[in-house]
Amino acid sequence: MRADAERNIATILDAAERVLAATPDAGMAAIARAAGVARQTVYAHYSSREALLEAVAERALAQTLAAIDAAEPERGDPREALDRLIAAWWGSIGRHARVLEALAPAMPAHSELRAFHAPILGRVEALIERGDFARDVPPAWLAAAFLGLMHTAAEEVASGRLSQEAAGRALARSIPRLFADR
Amino acid sequence: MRADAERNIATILDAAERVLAATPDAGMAAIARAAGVARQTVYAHYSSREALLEAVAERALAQTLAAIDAAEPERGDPREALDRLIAAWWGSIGRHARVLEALAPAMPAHSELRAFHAPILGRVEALIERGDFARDVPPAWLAAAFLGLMHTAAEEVASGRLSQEAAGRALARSIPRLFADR
DNA sequence: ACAAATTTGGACATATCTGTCCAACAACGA
DNA sequence: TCGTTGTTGGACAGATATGTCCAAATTTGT
Repeated sequence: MRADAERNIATILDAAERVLAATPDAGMAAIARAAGVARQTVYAHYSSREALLEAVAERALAQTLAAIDAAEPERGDPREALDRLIAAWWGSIGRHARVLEALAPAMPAHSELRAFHAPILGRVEALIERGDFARDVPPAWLAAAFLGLMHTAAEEVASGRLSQEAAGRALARSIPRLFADR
Repeated sequence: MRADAERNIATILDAAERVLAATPDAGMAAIARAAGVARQTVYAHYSSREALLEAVAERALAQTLAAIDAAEPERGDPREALDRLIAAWWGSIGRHARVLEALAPAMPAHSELRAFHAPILGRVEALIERGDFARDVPPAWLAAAFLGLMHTAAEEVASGRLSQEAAGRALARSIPRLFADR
């Protein structure tokens, strides 16, 4: 593979992630334009729109899981680990995870990546079960609520109703409260 | 207006709400099929797809606001009012509110209904400010988080990961906790 | 029962998106 | 430098969605 091609693949995936997060039903032309390459170049690397979506989702999922693991949620006091996870998510994970939320409904039914959230939820759920967080609700619910609040916060920032810092502070206070035992 | 036509309009709006909530980019043909009428009948009442979306959104918004007001969030103890609002939302409001979430990104930029959430958030925010809920985060954030958790719960039920009842219980416990003062 | 309103099926022009082919061109690597 | 690899623009067929027109059939209200 020529260096040229490899560079373009990365550029295309970056552009696709950016464009699709904002407009999930964007076409190949829009993605190619955002990447600064010809539409045919995209087809040269991904034989169909579906294949491109799959690649984007796969990469975003891998990056998200890597960033979660880098926060080491299985180490130390669960409450501190939770704070670490929140900070890491808000700092870097969310950027990759957003396209997954946007792509999930549009993914073809037979894709193995339909279950994006499963591995991500699994990581969060493991932390919840390790700590003694709210036990009068299912851990799976707490994990889903965690993701949901991250998504809500990202939307608030995107729409300008909250600043990046204010949203981070709000999350750092609200999530532990949501997880509180009583 | 003939009784016939009025009936069809209601049928079309119902079908559109149902279909669009599941598939926001569904076409006129799919909506007409779901309503059991010909595609031209839809065009007879709504001159364009955009006009139909507007009508669906407007009706859903009105129904949502009416249901919120029926729960009388401004009456009695704020904590009990919050419980009432949660129950009302989960019981009936969510069904109408879901299409708004789905339609918001697809609405044309110049639509007055782009700001769906504003009046809904306003009602919730008023309750938050009336009660002595968590004051170390902005009331607007709490209101957004309220909506976000409702959305998350609805998704959990839709995907079969949680039963309707379990989700209702989880909400009734988690939201007051999220709103807790300390 | 009858006139008016409404729905229906068919057909049509228009636009957009996908996926493909091809020939010319540019960039890489040895 | 030179052959190979990759990119580009143009063009094309097929599919799909929108919006429109029309004449025939049906339903409604009186």
